[in-house]
Amino acid sequence: MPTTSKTDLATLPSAYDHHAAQAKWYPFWEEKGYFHADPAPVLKGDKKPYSVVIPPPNVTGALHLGHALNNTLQDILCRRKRMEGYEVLWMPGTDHAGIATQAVVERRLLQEEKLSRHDLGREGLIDRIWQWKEQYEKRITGQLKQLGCSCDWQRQRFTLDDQCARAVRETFFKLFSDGKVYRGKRLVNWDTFLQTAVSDDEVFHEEVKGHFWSFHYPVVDPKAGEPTHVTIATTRPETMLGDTAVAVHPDPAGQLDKVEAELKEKLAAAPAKERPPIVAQIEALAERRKTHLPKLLQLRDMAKRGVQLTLPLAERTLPLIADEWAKPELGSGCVKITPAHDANDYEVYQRNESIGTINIMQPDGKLNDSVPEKYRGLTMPQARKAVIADLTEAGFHDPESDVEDRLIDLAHSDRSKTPIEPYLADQWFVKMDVLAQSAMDAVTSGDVSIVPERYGKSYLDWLGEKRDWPVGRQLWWGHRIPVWRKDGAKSVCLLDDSEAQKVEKDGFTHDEEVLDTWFSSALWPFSTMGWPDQTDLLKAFYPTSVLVTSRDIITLWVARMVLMGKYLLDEIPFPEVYIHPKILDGFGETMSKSKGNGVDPLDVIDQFGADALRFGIAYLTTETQDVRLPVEFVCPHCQGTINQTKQNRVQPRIVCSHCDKPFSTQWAEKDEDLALPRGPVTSERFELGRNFCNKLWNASRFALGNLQDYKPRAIGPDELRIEDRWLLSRLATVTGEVSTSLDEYRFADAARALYDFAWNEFCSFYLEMTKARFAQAGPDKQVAQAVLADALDTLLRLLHPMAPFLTEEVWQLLAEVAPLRGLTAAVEGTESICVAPWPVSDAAAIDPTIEEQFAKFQAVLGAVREVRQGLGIPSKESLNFAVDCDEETENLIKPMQPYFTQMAKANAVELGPDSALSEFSSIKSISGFNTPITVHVGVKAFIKIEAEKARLAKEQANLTKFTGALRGKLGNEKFVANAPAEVVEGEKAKLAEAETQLAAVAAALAKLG
RNA sequence: GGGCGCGUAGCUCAGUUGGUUAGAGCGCUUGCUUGACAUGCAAGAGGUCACAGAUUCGAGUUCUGUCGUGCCCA
Repeated sequence: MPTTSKTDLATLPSAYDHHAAQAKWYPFWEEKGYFHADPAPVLKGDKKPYSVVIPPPNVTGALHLGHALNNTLQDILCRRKRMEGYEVLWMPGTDHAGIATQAVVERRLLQEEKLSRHDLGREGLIDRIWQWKEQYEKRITGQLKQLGCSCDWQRQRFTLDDQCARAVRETFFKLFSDGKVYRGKRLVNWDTFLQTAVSDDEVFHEEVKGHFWSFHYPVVDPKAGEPTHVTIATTRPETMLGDTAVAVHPDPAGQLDKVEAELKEKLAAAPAKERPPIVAQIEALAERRKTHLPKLLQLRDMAKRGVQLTLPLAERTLPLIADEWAKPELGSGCVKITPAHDANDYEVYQRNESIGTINIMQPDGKLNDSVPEKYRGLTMPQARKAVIADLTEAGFHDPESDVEDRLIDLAHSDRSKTPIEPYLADQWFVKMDVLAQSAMDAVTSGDVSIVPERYGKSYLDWLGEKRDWPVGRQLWWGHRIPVWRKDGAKSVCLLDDSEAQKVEKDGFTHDEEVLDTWFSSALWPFSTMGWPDQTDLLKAFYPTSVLVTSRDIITLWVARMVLMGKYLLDEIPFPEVYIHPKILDGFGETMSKSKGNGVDPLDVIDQFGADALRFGIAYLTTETQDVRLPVEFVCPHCQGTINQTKQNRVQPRIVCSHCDKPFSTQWAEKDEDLALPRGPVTSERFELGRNFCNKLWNASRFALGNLQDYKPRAIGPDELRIEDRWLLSRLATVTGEVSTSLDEYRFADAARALYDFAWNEFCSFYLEMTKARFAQAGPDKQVAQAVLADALDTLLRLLHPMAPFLTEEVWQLLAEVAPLRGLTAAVEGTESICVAPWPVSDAAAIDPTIEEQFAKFQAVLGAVREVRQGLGIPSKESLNFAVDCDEETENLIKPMQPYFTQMAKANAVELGPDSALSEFSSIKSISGFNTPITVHVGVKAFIKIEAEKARLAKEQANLTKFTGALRGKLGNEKFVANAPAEVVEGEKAKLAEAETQLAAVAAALAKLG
């Protein structure tokens, strides 16, 4: 709370106390209601709206640094816009994440209580998942608050709450009524352990050792001269029981020509050393024409004629068909087709529907009644053994010659870690043709722009396929599909449960399935605002202003929000999508809880502070690169750090390599491990942010101390000294840079501009220089105080979005010593920096001449310091120096004399053309101003002849090389003729400057002998 | 296989439309108990800008190819 009594500045700690600031200011902001958005002023036209919906974190687990980055960036945007006077709505909430959450809870249930979901039943399991959700939602909310996020917590939503459920139901009803929902067959990724379909992004691929078996199917009634059997090969022999065709290419000769032409093209382009293998391939292809082509042509003709093959073991026949999926250049050239259990084969079926599909699997992964009795009830591995044995015995397979080893890329379920079975199932689909097109149009027309632009391509490519969206999931956790079905009757979709009882009396049953999580997420930008009701919130804040997210859900989420917004509200959900980088660990892997490399933002916040984390994140958020963050454990005993490795990141306990004491990690489960203190995981990258915050804290302490007797008064322009004007000029420039950078989502540029300004200009120069002015009361001190108060005020406001707690803490302290500030008119600071006006760059203050002149002063100061350090002259020894320079430079430097004394303990005893010292001096030339400046530093007894000679010789060598290069350039007629005149003139000036310096160095060397 | 990135100092990264002798933080070396700050101050060492070509008076920056690496899609 803002204190009513004045703080004793002497008691302020010498290091920024982030714990205290965070504990104090977040509750204050919430109590004041700064984060609560009010639609009224927007609807009245008094304020412009700015709204953002949070990408809802899923309630499966706690947030990691990736989320911290996502939310920090949103908060920076929101806080900045709030300061600019917009009515800001940042809508928070969480996602129910269907399968992920159900899987986590089920796994836990099995581990801890040895219960399956069937033991609890649908209602029981859902109850348990709600409990889990409550726990994690609370944790996530807490994390976001610790991070300082300025969300409108009074409006927090959950994708499965009543309001979102209503939007989901309304949407499904509309889709159903419009005929955009249908039920169809589709090959899904079946998890036989969880007995549900999983989406493509819940599948991971892993290579496993397997085999490639060949066997043959007899031809039914071959004509004379025709093959009597067809050879096919497969990695999954057991699926032959579900075969419905064998395919041969419709134009094997043409296909071979095509492949050969491609190989030749590749050969022509290949470097010599890569040619032999390509030549070998071409030769093999030629050989294949002789050995295989005649037979393939025969088979192709037989396929056209409608020849049947006998399917061994299954006592049925299947057709030989012509289809391009068969590759004449590979294997036998023929391929078996199992549409119900292979994605490619299913596509063949779609082109040749007459072959039909046969599903041979039950939901539990065992063979069903479509296969001969002896195989029924076998698991896939069991069936594989039996099929091979039986084929061998029947003479269709020779285990000696017809099998080879092969690595197989096998899909696994991310949820159960068991192999996926492709499985043909009835599914609910949403027709995507029109909807996808509308979402594509939104981006191609520019109504929605994606930043950086390149991500627009993956968005358009994906939507361009217009694949229908399978929306059903065989789960219990989610929005239940509002459809009631009855055999032989038309299904009904009900908007209201009151009608359900009626239809159920008529024998209709409620569909068991729930909707894909992304179905509810797609409605998020407006379901959270009360749609389908036309609420004030929706009227004021929809469409939102920007969506901030990471690239992996552009297709799953962003595209679907766009098409749903257009479909339901006839308006895009946001005009801009900003795609930010991802956080990777030191090995370049994305962070995840399951991998063990996830970092809890609270660990970082505890150690370095929320401001440090946020500033560090902004500093790292560049446009093109992901953020690589080497991660380390911090020993709770000795605070030593231990680098995280792929080995130790999954261990429940680690022994500290510094103090040999053990500590526990997030994997600790056994009591003996849990009893140990936990070692947090952080990254030393955030030291940058912490150090910066501390620097700013101390600069503020210094400023506050020197403002104790500050009295606001208007400062005339002629009262400003050169360093005042310089600082105000730089501040105006930086203000402009920060605003522009944030407008363009260049967070790193904004952070770097502020870091450099605050540290290297405000602290290192302005504060150092004003020390002398504060030492003596008078008008000069008053001017310095006014400039200091104004500059600090502006700097705090610029930094507030990135470092909210620190800036608020200082803002409140500044209000105590300088409640009124401003150079021309005294303005009272706002009660919180959250609602202080965002700085506007004062173009009139920008003075490039002052900035360049000041740079000369800095360069001379640097030269003196360099000589002192180079010769090891103790800092308490006072030095004299002279500056040989033109009159303009002389006039500039003259008034800075006190600052040389103060900042380098050196006296400028002579300035201007041909200045030098009578005492023995070391020289240092300064380049870059297109006028020679040479500094002569009197070095008294400290000269080390040999070291000085070496230093000068090195400088001479550099200058000789440089002048040589410049002469060469200027001697090049083409350069002089083609380069712009100002470039040529610049090079000439540089040469003149360097030659003067070279002469000075040579003279100094000669003097040393 | 297709698409999109990335490869710059020991590490993590900046480097606008081609035009100073390529920068920062960390780490390293040297010196500082200097009245805001050792989470600091001053200075220093450290780079064939992955490689090979091309365009240009001029390339870290543009183009082509190669290698390495990562992500997405199939």
